[in-house]
Amino acid sequence: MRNRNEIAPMELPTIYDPNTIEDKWYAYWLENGYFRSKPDDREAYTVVIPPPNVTGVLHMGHMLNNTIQDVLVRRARMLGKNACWVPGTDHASIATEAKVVHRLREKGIRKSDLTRDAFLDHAWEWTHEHGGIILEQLKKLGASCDWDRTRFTMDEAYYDGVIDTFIDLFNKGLIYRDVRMVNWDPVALTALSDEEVIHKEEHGLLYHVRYAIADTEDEWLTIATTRPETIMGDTAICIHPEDERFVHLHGKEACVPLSGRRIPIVLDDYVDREFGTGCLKVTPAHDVNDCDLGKKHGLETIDIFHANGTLNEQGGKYEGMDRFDVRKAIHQDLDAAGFLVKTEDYTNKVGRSERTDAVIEPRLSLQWFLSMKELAKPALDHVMDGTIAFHPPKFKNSYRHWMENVKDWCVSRQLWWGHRIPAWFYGEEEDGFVVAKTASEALDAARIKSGRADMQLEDLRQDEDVMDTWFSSWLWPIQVFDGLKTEEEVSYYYPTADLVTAPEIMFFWVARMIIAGYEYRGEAPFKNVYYTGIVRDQQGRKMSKSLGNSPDPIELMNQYGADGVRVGMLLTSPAGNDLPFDEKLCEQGRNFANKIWNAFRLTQSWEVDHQVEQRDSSAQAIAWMKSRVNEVLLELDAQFAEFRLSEALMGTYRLVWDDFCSWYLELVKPTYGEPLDAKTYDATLELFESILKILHPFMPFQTEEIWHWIGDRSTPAEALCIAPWPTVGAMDQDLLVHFETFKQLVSEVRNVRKENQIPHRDSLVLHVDSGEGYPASLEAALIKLCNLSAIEQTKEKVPNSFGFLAGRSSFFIPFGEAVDVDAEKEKIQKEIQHITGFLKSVQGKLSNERFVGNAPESVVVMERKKESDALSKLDVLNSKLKDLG
RNA sequence: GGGCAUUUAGCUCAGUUGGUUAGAGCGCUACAUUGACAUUGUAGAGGUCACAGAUUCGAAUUCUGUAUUGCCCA
Repeated sequence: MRNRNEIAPMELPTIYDPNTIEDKWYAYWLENGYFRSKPDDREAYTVVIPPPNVTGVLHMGHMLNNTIQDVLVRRARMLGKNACWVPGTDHASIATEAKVVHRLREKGIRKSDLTRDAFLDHAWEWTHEHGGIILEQLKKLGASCDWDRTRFTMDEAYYDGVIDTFIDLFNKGLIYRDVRMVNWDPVALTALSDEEVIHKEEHGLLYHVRYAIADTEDEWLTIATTRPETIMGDTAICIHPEDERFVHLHGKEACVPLSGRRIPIVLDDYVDREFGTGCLKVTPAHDVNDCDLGKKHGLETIDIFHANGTLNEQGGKYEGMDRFDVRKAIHQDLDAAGFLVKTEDYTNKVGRSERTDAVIEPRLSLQWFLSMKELAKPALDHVMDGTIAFHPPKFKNSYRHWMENVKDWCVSRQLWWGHRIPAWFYGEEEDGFVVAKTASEALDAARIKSGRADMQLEDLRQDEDVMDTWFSSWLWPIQVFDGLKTEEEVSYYYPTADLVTAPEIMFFWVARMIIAGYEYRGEAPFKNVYYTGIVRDQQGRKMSKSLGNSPDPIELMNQYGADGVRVGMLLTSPAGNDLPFDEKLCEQGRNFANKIWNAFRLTQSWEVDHQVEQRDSSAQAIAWMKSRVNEVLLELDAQFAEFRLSEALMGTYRLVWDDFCSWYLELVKPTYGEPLDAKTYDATLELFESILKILHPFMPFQTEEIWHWIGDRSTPAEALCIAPWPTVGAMDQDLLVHFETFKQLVSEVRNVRKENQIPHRDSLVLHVDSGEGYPASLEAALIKLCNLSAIEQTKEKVPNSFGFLAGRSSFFIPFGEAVDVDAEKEKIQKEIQHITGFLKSVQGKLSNERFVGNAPESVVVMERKKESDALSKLDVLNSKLKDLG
């Protein structure tokens, strides 16, 4: 693709406009297949995208996450690795089903009116309609994914793999069915995993209710409960065996208020004697702890709820009412009947469904579980021993905590959208089922297991439930390469290199991928996990659709350019820390792009003359800038190795803005109207190209654009996107140090000019009493930037002059006509004050025998040098002060 | 309640094994404008490193305690 000669350089707009440019280059990259990957001899660099929900839309979290992945992938590609970034989407069982149900309801259709197949047709329709929007949006961001590899967790091959995995784990005895207390979502009508429940403190009441002791005239005990609506399900009262207050109740029975049903009083040291009244009502069907107590004491279990949270026939007169209405009604009834002792305000943790926000109801139900203890072991060990590195490493702690206390995973969900559990029931008995891939295989197995050779397909009934979404996504790094079935690609791309994700899904997803990785590949699914922060608004709130506090990423990119937004996102996102998002950051990114654009415009405005000799100052500037680029390249290697992307970008930002634009270009820039020598011009473009390469992973669009302006790069092989990363060349350390002194000098001269209103066009003479470290090699540069007519060496102070110190050298600029002596004196006095303070602290150390005796010699030598430097500086300043009168 | 983190400039963050009077970006203030860029330039102000102890010749850095904010688990 060509840019050159389309317009004359000076007709380039002064303001960089990313909009048309970005689309153009993305199309070009796709057209030339730069993002495609096939196994070859090169080292693979693989990243699998955390698959977004198939019907989701791009939010700021995706922007951050995918920007980071793209930076890593693009850099790896330029470093000559076979970069492969696999995109795709997740079917997001519960979230998608909820949306489909919602849409059907709007059309007046209830899920319960549809057959499973009809419902799934609707779900697929919805998926095809909205699916992949988010992937299109990622293209606008510049994501360099291999789109030919796009996967969906419900693709046929993927689906198959998930089913096979279930069967395999079942056959290994790791998947089992059990009645357990699960987190029941009465709105979505499904069980949820612990991770899908959000616990929050909520205000409520603690009800003190009295129960009559059976067979007594007027004896009572009082319990405290937050859930009076469950009293119809009470099957015991529990007290602490050593609680002296209740010894007289041992062996007695109590009567449930309102119903009068008799229940035993049991003893268990589980009871916290300090809490409430010290008496506990036991409702085994509706509380996890009570369930355990019930099992232990052989109590009856009375389930009083329907699946939707209304009371069933066990609820007596409350049958059919919603649980929260019952709470109110029972409150009144207990009060009216004299059972309510009192209520008090109480704050406790209430669990709500992540998806529907419904209050979770603990519920006994028959579910499928995956036994985790053994599976988790290698996954724990290999994170702890660093085989898989977490960035930042602090997350290892919570990972370990979770993995050491891992509970069995409830993998079934009472939904239709997802991978249907491959279990077929043939009888009423508890183990009257088989697990098999197809109905006919199931039939064969069932005939054998049941001994009923005449069993027919019609006698089989497949489990209605599907698997937890994470039971498919835990296979992602393997199954995107069809790795459960064929070694062809997975052996090349797996283990993947880096995973970029949010700490929120460390347990949902990361831990389980590691488990699956060791179970099915015998090795880790990735080498590094980079945990991004959570994008928050300026008030520190998490960005969410419901709060409406999230900017629209597409709008942002239209406004600031994708490059600008990428830079904005990365500027303040140290790994693992939250990112308080501020649009100003994108503005800063846009301004940066504009700066780069104008630096380029400047180079294009120069008239190049091959006859002109190169100035010394230009040669000096080029040598220095080359060293700086190399220095930054080294820093970048270290920063990328530690995933310190924010710092990497900031280092690059300063290299470009400060070093290249403010110092280098100012130094080589010819006087207005004069031509530039060819040597300097060529070197400048060469430096510019290195800079473009370094910038490319962060700002792919603009760098590609300028890359094509700089040279005629019309063949596909010449795109910046696949250009080799610059190699680190030699660094002149002395020059780098000298240049810092040089900068200070320039600053000082500028100050003298400013404070005395000496315009830049009036040239000055600078007198130097040079000491160690004086940057003599940069004199030409100094003359140019400060507009000096000469630099003169001197060995004594120059009378009637402004003076300043830099390094171990003194400098003097003779007064012109108008001079503000007082201001000059004040300035010198301020400096004397500063140095005196410094000297005092140094001398304090040196006069301390214990310091001199104990500190390492190099430190003491350093302090002595500081002392002598400070003393000589003071000398100079004091005598100058004297001169000024 | 238990565990893990956090606390450094107005904001967001760096600060490697203890060793220059603690740095950056943004913001702020002042000044500048025909010649790349006002989406700019130059300069400046701004910090008892949460607090209290301890260790050390020396602590933002190590230890103890307190407070703070956040996350995870119960």
